[in-house]
Amino acid sequence: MKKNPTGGSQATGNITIFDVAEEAGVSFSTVSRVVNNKDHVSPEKRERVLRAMEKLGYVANEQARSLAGGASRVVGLLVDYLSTSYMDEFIRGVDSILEEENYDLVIYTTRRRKTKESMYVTRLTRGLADGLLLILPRNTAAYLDTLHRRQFPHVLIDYGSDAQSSGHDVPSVSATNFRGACDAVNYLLTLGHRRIGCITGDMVFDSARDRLEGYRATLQEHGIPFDPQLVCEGDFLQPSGYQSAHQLLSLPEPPTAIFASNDLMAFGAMEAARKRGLSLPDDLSIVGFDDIPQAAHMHPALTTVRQPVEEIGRSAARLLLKYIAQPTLEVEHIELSTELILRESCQSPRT
Amino acid sequence: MKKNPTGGSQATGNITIFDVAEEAGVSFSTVSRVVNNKDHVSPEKRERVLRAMEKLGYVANEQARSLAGGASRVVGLLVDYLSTSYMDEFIRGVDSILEEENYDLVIYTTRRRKTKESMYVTRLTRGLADGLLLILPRNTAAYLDTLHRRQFPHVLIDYGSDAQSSGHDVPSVSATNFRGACDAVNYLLTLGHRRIGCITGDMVFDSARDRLEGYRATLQEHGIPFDPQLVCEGDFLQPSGYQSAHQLLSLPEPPTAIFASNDLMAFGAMEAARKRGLSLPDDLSIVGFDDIPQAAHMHPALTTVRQPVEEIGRSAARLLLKYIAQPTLEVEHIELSTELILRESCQSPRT
DNA sequence: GTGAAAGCGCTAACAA
DNA sequence: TTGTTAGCGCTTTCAC
Repeated sequence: MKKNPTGGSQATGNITIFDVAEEAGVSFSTVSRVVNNKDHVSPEKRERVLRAMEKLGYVANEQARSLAGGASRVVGLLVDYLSTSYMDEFIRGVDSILEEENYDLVIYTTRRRKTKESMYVTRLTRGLADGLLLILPRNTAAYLDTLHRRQFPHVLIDYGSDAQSSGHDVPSVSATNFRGACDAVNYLLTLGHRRIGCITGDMVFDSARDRLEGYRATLQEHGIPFDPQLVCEGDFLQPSGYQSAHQLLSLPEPPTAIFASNDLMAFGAMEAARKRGLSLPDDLSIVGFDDIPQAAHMHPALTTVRQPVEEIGRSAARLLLKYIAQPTLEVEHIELSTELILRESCQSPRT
Repeated sequence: MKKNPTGGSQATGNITIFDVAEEAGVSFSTVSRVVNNKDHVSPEKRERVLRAMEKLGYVANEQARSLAGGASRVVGLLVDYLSTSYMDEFIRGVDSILEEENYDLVIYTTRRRKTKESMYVTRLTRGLADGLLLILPRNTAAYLDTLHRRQFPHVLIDYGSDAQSSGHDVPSVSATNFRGACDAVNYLLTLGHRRIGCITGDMVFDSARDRLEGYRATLQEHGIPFDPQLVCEGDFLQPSGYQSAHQLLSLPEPPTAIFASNDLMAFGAMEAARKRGLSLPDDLSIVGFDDIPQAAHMHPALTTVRQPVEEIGRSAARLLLKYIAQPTLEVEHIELSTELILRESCQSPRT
């Protein structure tokens, strides 16, 4: 029953606190205290332990640590798939906060096991991570419940109006998708456009729904009747923007402007317009959403609604850390402001 | 000293093998056997255990599992930062193989702790993962040694000629960067270009060095003297392509074609050319490297050297799995062929 | 075929 | 301030 009777290194070749303890001539608990920066260690012994750690090249085994009840100081990020700029920027934001607090980020891509997400979450909550960031989640019903029952700290990103439908309120942070869409459409309206097409994102996402709602609401507000023909459902990827734009431009009475639910689809729309011999922005105005780096480099440069993605990452990380420190904190929803970035892809319609 | 005297669930609220054992009326060892699909369990008991697991919703604690000596069935991916398409495509490849073999992928971004990479690696090797994929690694000297000493399975990606400099031979997979660059420059030469500029990547990467070498070697082979003025060092990002192109085009005798070490920089070069009032490809031919999705959507569509990124991911994963199964296997280097994709951004020079 | 015992490396009471 | 004692949940001998 005595653990590590001979000193752990014998067994596996790994340096353990026992090895350090022996080297420093103290008990392993003292080493543990030093490693965890706890009080009640004399400066002299602390120094000796530190020196021994250095000499032996000791590195803590995080598995054992968290098994034993200590925190793992790891935050999990569950993401469907690592699309391009959005994720990179988001992760940069998360990272910056975690680094300050000395946490690590472990990213899990769930692209594949759509159906097993729930089991996945359970596994993560059983030791690996102290908290979970869920970005653009899909079949949430099952695992949201697990998370809730376990009181496991978690924050959803870009999960808006739907959050309540799971039965309990869930912490979340997102951009003002509705407001952003309103701004975009309003701008087009101001320019004089009256027939405005809309290419939506994949409607399983709240962000897609909210943006469509913003489009619809703004038209209504200005007394423009809603025309379902003017709305095409895309999936946030460039090809769907291309196809949708073709469809819209083939209408007997085509739109003079298009609001795309994200920049990628806006690029697709630009491509389609050009293919049809239209010149931009003279023949067609286009507004995107996101403001990915490419947007500024297009010709014409894309007018778009900027999401503060990095800040979303920072906020989400901060919020999660708060819950990790105090799991019973009340549920909070954070909405960060979007901003309309005016560039060159819009213009008043030809008369 | 008796572990879990009351059954684990009492303590933490988690379902353990003890709970399952109690429910099924067997010993916890039997449960362990069933969980790990081992022999020496009667069909009848196996059935009972399975049923109990189902009923209780048992999920294994991976931490404990790997602590106790079992494999973690996790592969770590150490990446500097999650750039855009390259990483996404690469990860897709890795994922597809790992899924087949029932492994999980944990991604660690090291963007921040450049200097602490070594410590990072050590931590990962201490339990979290069974093997490590290192992509575009930088200050490898320190941790490559650790990996080697521990006989910890690992594979480097996009790590070419330099691999030997660390003292020991390291398993790696990469694209034929040298050959790819040769193809690109050869094509330009065939078109009739004689003054060809080169925008290199960040020279800490072997891929950047190899591509430059390909450029240089091909010119030499065709008896064209190497002109250092024609080479600008970039960093694989779009702005550096923009600036480098400006620099090249400001030369008293500017190039008629540019070979950019990746597509992003090629985009920057296109932007710069347009800014200077040049028309593409009439006034300037441009070749990229990578063939990221955007490349086909540019105007003009970018001629570029395609890297089989997803296949690189698959190969790397396969190789790593081989080493995990048999750590003493001899070191292998895999090189996957690039392919020149002809599109619209090149043309014979004006006479 | 099955169960009991030991221990992976660590944290967290509890004594001293 | 320090060391001792229990486990965290699991895999693995080793008996029976």
